[in-house]
Amino acid sequence: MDIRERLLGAAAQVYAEAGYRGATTRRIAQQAGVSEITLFRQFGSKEALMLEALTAASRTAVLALPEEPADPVRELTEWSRGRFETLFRIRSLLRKVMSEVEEHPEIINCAKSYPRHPVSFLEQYVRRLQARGWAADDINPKVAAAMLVGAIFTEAMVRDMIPEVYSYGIEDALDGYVRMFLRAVGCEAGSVATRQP
Amino acid sequence: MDIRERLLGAAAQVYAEAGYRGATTRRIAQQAGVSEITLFRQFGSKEALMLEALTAASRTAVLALPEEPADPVRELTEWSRGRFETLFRIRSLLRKVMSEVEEHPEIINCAKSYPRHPVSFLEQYVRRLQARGWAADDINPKVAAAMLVGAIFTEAMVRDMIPEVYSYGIEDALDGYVRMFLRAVGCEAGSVATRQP
DNA sequence: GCAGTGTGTAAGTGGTTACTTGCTTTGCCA
DNA sequence: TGGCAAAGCAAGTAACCACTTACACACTGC
Repeated sequence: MDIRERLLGAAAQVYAEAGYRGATTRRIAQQAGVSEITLFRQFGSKEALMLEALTAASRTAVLALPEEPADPVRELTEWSRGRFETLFRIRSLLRKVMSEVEEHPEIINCAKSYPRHPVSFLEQYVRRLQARGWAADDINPKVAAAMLVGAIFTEAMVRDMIPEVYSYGIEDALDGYVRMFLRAVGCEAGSVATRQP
Repeated sequence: MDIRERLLGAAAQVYAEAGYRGATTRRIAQQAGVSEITLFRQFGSKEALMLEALTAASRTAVLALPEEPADPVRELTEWSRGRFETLFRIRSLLRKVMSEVEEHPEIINCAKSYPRHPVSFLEQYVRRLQARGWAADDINPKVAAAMLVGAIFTEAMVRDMIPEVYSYGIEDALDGYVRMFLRAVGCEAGSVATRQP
């Protein structure tokens, strides 16, 4: 593999483990299997390396929701699982970024590389449900979307830190969240085509 | 004020701003207005100081929910607001703790000083709603509680970091979350005493 | 007055950090 | 086979880290 890419991957991994201050150039070079001097010759400084590494690491595609809702339970369950898995996979890196944004505001621009936030995908989906009468009109789509996405986000961030609170499995959680979400927006099972009994 | 307490407060504040590695003994002593030597004479080491400071800083009381539900909308709205305000006030410190638990697992014991987790308070409340027929029985109280608390947690952690996503006000958000939560668990306005129209 | 306690300043310990300089080795392509 | 860019090694820079030693000063109770 290319040495530049090895360094970028190593930088993202070490950063996820130890944060900016803990991600020493020595440790990154060791992780990449190259000498520390090569790191500086390639990127000039630790800051330049980290910015490029974080930009690359946070370039994750957001799963889309269907333009034409057909089976909300299935569609939302799959989307929620994808959302959780994405967040859970990069949870260490995300936790570090969140804790260091105040000190290094520039790193949020790396993490914000995606053009649209997941919440807005779900918000549009709720609007489409409302448009065809599958969801109540007195529901604020922004707030509804933020509630489901927020619950999933917390699962991904906190689940492995205080397991005694999250005694149920993640599948049960996602299933429960989606069903509660649909009830909350007024999309009852039976009122639309669904696999629910 | 006592010098020990000044140092504990300064340590918690600097830690919230800069994390463990960034909270240098020099910076803590400067913040407390004492000399660095006094810090070491009082606490022996940086680690001992930080552990004591974090234990003290995370000793926050959890608002209780009433034993006898009477007005779920009002009770849950007040509880949610209290939960949000508590989390929002210590959000910087919480973000640092979350990002450093993997490296310093002992600090989670400080943060876990409260005997019961907020989720379990809400879980018991849902059980009481179910017991008196105000909530559906096919709802898992644990999952339902985790959804509302998770949504509030995300608001407190992320709201000030990506404001363009959270365009609505926090009061609208909490109000929407509570109303959606009650609809999801099957506690409709009108079925119980409530101020909802 | 005086011992004891707690604080301050000055200076310095060894270790680690990001980053540099000078020189040698490796590998690839013509 | 020769040239050359890219890697490595050894050594060192100044700054910063947690932490220590030595000593002076202020306050307290007796």
